[in-house]
Amino acid sequence: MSRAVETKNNILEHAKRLYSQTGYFDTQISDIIREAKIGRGTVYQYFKNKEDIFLSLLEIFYKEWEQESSITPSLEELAAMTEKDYLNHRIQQTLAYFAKDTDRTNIILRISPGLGGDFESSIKKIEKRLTNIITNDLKFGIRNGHIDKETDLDFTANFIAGALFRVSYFYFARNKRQKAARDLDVIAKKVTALISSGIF
Amino acid sequence: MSRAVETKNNILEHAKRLYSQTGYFDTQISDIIREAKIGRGTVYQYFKNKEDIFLSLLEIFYKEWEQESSITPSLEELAAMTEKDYLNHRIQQTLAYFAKDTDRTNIILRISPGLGGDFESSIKKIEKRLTNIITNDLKFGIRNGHIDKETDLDFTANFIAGALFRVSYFYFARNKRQKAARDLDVIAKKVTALISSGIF
Amino acid sequence: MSRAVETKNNILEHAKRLYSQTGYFDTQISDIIREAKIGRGTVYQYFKNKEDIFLSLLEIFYKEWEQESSITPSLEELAAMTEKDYLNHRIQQTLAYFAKDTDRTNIILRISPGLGGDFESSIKKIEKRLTNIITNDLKFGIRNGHIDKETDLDFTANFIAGALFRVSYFYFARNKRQKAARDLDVIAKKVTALISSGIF
Amino acid sequence: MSRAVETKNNILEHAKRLYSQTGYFDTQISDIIREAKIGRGTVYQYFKNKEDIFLSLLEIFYKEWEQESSITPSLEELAAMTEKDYLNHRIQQTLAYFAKDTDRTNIILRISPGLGGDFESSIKKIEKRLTNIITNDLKFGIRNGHIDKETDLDFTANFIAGALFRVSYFYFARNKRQKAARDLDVIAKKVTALISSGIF
DNA sequence: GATGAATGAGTCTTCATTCAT
DNA sequence: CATGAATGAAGACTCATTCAT
Repeated sequence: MSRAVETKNNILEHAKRLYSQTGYFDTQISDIIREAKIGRGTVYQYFKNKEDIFLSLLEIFYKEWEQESSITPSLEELAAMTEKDYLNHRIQQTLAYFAKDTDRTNIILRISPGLGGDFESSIKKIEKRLTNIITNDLKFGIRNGHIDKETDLDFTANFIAGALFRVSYFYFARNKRQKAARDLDVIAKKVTALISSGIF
Repeated sequence: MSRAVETKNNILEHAKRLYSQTGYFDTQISDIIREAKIGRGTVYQYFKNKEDIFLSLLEIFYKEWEQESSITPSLEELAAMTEKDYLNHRIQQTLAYFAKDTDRTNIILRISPGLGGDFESSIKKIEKRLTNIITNDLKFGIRNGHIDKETDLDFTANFIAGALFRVSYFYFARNKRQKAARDLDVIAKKVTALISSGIF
Repeated sequence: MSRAVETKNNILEHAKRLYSQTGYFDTQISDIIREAKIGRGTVYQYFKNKEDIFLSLLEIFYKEWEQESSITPSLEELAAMTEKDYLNHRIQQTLAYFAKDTDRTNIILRISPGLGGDFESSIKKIEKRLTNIITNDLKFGIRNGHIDKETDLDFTANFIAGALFRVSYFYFARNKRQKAARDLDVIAKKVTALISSGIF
Repeated sequence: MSRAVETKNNILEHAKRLYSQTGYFDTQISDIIREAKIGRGTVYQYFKNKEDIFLSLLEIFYKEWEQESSITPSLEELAAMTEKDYLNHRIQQTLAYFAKDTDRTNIILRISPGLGGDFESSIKKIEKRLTNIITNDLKFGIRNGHIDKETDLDFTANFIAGALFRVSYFYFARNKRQKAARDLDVIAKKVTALISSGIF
């Protein structure tokens, strides 16, 4: 890795942690350069401004999602799965993403949503990407006859996304449980169960 | 209403709208006094500082919740309700709160959560108040034998809260549907159904 | 004069002197507020930025020219004047403008011309205003038969303007002669003579 | 030409164009290295700092003047010339210098004069050189009895210089006429005529 | 000789807050 | 009570210069 790439990553890493810990507005460029142990001007060699650092992070988060969720079951595996297994797989995948990086999760689910301005579109892009998957899976379920035809897709997708996001945030970002990774299975099962059959 | 109270309310009203529209940090005192058509110094007659205005709003939102959700069914009515009716009633109450005031909803569900600092505790107070009710209702359901004893209360409460919050935000704050109030019934039923029996 | 107007004028006055003494780029906002004995923020209550202060000055200089050169001879007086007297009057008027305010002259003739950017158009507006007058007077002379019909107006106007500006700059801005006012007459006569009949 | 000299000239060339186009302060080292297609550090192998590049240019301009105006008429030729022919020759020489290099002219006549600081003395050196010639020629004319003994040398030199500079700037730098070179003769004649016999 | 990543002193600009009227 | 002119601490950003490779 070249020196330049190393420096850029170093900035992004520390910025991510700081944005997560103290929010976008309360994080100063001074904090970032102090933590990253670099000069003030160095930041501006790699990023247009403070906002650009944040948007770059969101962009990276988006790409990471594409990568980390790209391993889909083969058609064979798919055929062997029950509807509930499939649901469980999808949920586990999403939870895994949020469980993997505490700061990333905190930024996506807590820090960015209320920022407004130029961040709005970036965070909505991520949110849309995540809810789209749910919508598609619901459609799939409807085609297979496992889900009621009359289901309000938009509504249900948001319902599931909301539940999933809050659970992720509380288990992985807020409490920063070390054992989160281990729990993934258990949590995924609980979510699956609730979504499948409700509380009664 | 005295002149003083009028002025204070005037400030709060415009601050609420502005905070909702452009966020806490991007809303300037200058914006507030321009919109409220008052002098710069006047703000500081009623509020210690910019943060105090925001915290006052959150405090008000908290009290409004107490009031707007205070009408609980009598013991008699309760006895006549099915478990699902009760759930539906609760959900409708919550949705009604979020449906009533777009800006309030936006601030509670979108603007405040990521602010950090002194706002953290205030917004958590509101969030806790809302999830507590769900937890209590779940406990009630368990006692009555309608809900499985082994249910993870904390987890389930967060699951339901997340779903409820996101649905509220999307239907009442984001889309600002005029027909929201009319839809309340329908949406509440959908939420109830999903929570009760899941998607399958 | 209201407090606000007083403060604004105070800023402009000190800015004018500083821009004249050290140039636009070498004059810092810090210099201006130190000299004007005001707070840093005060500058920005009255001017958008550093550039705006400078452009405001140029705007004022332009208006001052309009005023200070507005006293034109009556038709009667005009009729009684020889062509050379008229020329002399015009030149004296221009010299008077440049003699009146050393810093203003320095800014118009020395500081602004090379600034480029947004200043370009402002300074050209002033220059154009000054050369236009010369051009018009030349036309007048041609109509009256005192000046050769074939005279290249554009060229001659620039020739005269250049001579006039440099003489003004050297006598009034550069040397900051106290006796400048007294000399006005003499200098005007010399200029008139040279323009009228040349050096031979 | 050695590699080193080539690189240095390359820098000076692009710097000249950029200084002329956007001024000294608005031209960044970054602009120069981008245009000259060299590395950032290379500049500092040849010049102490940004100021040094500019001063080097002025130094070069001064030397170029010495060279380009060095071809003086022989004593024989001089004897055969009328006073006016001599004047015309001198003016043509000056105009030729300014007509030859648009950017050079712009820097000498427009960019440098207002810079102040360390540039002041350099640009005055050039200006002085140019006005000195005029003064000397005037003295020569007085000695020969063609010019009035009482003529204010300083004043007249500045008058002529101002006229000459502005005309040069407008014909050669501002309008960037392609046909400038061809016009040289005509313009020189016009200047000579005006200086000799005035407008009436 | 050439390079370009790193630097930080220097400036502008913002904006919440104060206070005399 | 209301005002708005004045304030200055705080922070973002620039850009000439350095230096290890």
